Amino acid sequence: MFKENSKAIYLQIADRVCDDILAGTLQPGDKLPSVREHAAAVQVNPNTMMRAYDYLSGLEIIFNRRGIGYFTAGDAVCKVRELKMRQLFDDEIVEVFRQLSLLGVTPEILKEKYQKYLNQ
Amino acid sequence: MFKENSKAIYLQIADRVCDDILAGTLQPGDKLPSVREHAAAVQVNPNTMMRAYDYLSGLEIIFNRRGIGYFTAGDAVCKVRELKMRQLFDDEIVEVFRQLSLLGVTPEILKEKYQKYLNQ
Amino acid sequence: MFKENSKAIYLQIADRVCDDILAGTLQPGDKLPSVREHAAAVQVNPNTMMRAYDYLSGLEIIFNRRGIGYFTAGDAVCKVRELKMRQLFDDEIVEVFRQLSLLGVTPEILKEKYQKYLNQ
Amino acid sequence: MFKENSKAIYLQIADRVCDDILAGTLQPGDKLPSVREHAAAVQVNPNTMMRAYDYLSGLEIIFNRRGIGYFTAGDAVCKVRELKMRQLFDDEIVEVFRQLSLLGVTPEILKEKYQKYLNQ
DNA sequence: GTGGTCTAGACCACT
DNA sequence: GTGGTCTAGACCACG
Repeated sequence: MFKENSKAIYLQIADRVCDDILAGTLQPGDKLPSVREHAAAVQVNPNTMMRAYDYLSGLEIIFNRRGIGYFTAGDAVCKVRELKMRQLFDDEIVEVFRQLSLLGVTPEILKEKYQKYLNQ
Repeated sequence: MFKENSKAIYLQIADRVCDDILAGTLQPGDKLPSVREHAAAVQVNPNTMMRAYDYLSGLEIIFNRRGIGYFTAGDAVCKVRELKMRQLFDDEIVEVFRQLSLLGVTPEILKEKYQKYLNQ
Repeated sequence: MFKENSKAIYLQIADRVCDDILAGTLQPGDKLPSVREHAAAVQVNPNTMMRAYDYLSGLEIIFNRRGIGYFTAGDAVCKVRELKMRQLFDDEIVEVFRQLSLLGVTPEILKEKYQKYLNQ
Repeated sequence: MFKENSKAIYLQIADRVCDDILAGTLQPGDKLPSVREHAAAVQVNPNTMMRAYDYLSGLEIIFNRRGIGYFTAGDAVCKVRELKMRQLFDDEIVEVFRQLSLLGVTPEILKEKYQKYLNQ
């Protein structure tokens, strides 16, 4: 279910939740699956799932109602976009650009590659 | 000198050496700075530098002559290009494309961003 | 209506009832709203309201007449004052004083802050 | 060593570290005891200590150097003051003021109580 | 040696 | 039922 050697599992889970929020599968105000339920569903330890939820609520993307569960925040889409944008353009993509330029890839080629990706 | 929170330091160092090879700063056959010297220069633990050299040796981008030092391999440029290309287009860039698409970034915008990067 | 992240909701409710008793809104002998009614009014689970009443009964600040409802005790004002005084000066305020002193807040400033609070 | 029934242990530990920073016992740039060492010293599970450190580094009061340890941030004093001030005056002290006013405590009395606390 | 992640299982308070 | 905390012990990557 999860890549073993890359990012931490709890971060992969958090990423997925974010993706669901961006995709609209998870609307603002929606209740997330309970920690235990979700943990069982993706076959991880409840502690690990808890950590993912904890991480997201630290970012104010989801919030908690005592004894009831976790819910996605009203401005979750905003928060997620902002966060991802920052991650992408401040960190990851710069590194990718650097390598592309060293390899002599032109903007035109990159555009085509991305175009092709979108079409599949 | 190095980002503490992203990739492992020894990998960041290895990346730079590769960059120097691609850029021609480091020609095939050139001797690399000694582990200790290089470690001191970029202020990391000699063990860490050793690990970077070790990693590059494993990829046969550099090689070791006992008691003399490390040298860049004859086909280093080739090896590095091949390696980077594989890394980029098989792994990293796919993930980047996925996220860009979720965020609604168009090929046109991506091209511009890359263009801008190249110009600075 | 209630802060989700600080004290337990049932304790927050209990606190308010006490406040009403001190303020005279709730006179000794008065009947409290029924659990269900009160729960609906402040939008909490009836179980939670029950727990608040239960907690106050345990402190003998209110009492229960089976089948009729909950009533504020004759010496409720006394009990509440005593309880709050003990809580405040034995526990909470000492901790607050400790932190204030670490932050370098002077008695004069504290007095002013409290003065300002009273005036609003 | 720690109060069982009040705040979570990891938060109590975090609070202490903050106190040490305010008191100057822990200077900006100082290395904190290693997770394991500190955990053993105060007799908690290393995971619990880890959580305390994690919490503090989330607040950017301490930071981590890979493979070396945790260090107090350069502006830690600032951060801590700001944080504590917010906690105190936005949350805790308002509640205390509310109760004091209900009990009829005057600013003068409060000032004296605090004065007395400082003198001991 | 350092931190970081994960599992397993227990216990608690709250709704 | 919900989340939250804690312990114990294991394993890994990094310096």
